[in-house]
Amino acid sequence: MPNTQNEEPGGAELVRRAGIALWRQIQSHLEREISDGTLKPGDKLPTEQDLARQFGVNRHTVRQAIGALEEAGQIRVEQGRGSFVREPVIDYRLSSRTRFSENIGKLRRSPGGRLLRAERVTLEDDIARDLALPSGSRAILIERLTEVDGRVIGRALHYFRPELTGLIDAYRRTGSITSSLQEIGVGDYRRLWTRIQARMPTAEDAMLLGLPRNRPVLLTESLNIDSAGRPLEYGYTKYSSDWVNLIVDHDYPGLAPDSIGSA
Amino acid sequence: MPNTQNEEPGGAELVRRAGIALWRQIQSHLEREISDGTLKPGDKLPTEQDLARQFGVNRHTVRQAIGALEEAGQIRVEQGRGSFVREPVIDYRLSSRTRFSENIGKLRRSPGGRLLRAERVTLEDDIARDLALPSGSRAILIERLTEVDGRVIGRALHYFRPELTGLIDAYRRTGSITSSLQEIGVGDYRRLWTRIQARMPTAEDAMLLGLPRNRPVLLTESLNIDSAGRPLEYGYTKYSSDWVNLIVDHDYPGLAPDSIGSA
DNA sequence: ACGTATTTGTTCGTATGTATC
DNA sequence: GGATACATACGAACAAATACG
Repeated sequence: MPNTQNEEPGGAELVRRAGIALWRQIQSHLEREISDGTLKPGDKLPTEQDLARQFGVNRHTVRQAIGALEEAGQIRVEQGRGSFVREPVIDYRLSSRTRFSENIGKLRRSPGGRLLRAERVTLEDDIARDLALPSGSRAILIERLTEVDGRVIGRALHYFRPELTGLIDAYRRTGSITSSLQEIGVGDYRRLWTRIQARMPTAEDAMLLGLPRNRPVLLTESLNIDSAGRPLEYGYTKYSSDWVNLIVDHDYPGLAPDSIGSA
Repeated sequence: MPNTQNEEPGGAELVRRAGIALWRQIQSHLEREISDGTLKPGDKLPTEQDLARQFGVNRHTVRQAIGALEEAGQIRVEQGRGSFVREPVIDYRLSSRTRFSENIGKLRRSPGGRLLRAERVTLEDDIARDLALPSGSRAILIERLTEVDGRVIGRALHYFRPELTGLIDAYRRTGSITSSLQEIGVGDYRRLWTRIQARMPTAEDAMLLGLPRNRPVLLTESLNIDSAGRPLEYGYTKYSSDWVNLIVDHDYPGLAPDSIGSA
């Protein structure tokens, strides 16, 4: 029986009974549309039903292709809304020199942040321990949203040693943690360690980050110390997994630090 | 079984109209039971209904406490099963000297792995690029589950340069990647970078990792290079977020701060 | 606050071609 | 050849999240 189906508008022909599975052909087709700019970052793909109609296949077949594209990180699928071409993600580099917001600047994007809270709080025990403070100590808490290009990508809680008076005022004035620390005499510091987990967002996280509730967040905890090696800040940040990759460039403690180029 | 308690057996009294919210008191009570060993790692907490009865409060109040404990990482909640005290997680350290399985050994646990696949495959373009191979190249793929104490904590795909003949045979014999590389003459290598994302598991991931479908995984991509600086292996690993924390101990590059990029 | 339409997610079932033992 | 497993493809129905009036 001749398969008499009408041609699709875009000219997307599938070859049946070739060596290549239909869903792979659909995947390749969409990949090409993404790479050649027919579908631009942020664009919504046609609905699964539309694609199924367009290619003359079952929705399951389309879903297989969609799933492969999502797994490959090329698109992002949101239940009830649709599938979207993924925007370039922020590569957030972690190193001993990681600064609070300046990291983003190198990527020639506009960093920013919205202050949610700035107050003194009583520490939980494990945070106090990390900061080398006695149990029940108080500390300065700054909570803020990290934004890039106007999009919220993270929610950060910064716990500072309580003796850093003036920090809150300076932060309200400058909007930058690094500058504020400089103002009150902490010119240098470095990050000692970072711990990374994957979590589901709380309802509050999802709201603040503008995130569907079924998408995970990257949770980082970190400790910054001052030039004397004294704990300065404990940080607790949740990054939207849609917009942020964490990158570790491993320093080479061995011989030649340059290395890479060879034949 | 009598089960005739109006008062709770442990003597857990809530103080109403004190300054402290009821759910915080419940949270503290459970925290104490966890820290003093009444509830041990892996233990199942009483059902929310039981707790509500025990404390004489509404189930919503209990849920607030449960939520806070989960947020703090002390318990793990599984829909339809119950809440459990979290077991100690694996701290997986990332550094230039990170080895394929030996990382775990330091924690005095029994590492292990189950081989899923070992074969030659055609590379996708971006992986080929990372390995500095031409598009469409083939490579050696080893896929395995990483186990600690008999529990699967991760699913890893290792893509090796195609000229490493004998690697698969050596791996089947030794069950260790580091040993296998040594056998075929690759004595030294180091990790150049690691990229970290949070993802939801595919159905296959969830099955292999023994993970509820609604818990995220940590996805790491990494590149290992040999002593000559040539790309050796590209790794793609998904870790169960229930059992693994990634830790970065930031090396201190001493003075010369950003010296890496000197060409 | 509620119902409706849209869209993705899940589960059941059926059938077929291919590779393997 | 036969038995079996597996990936592919199609169909129907319902569940769940979202958007909108």
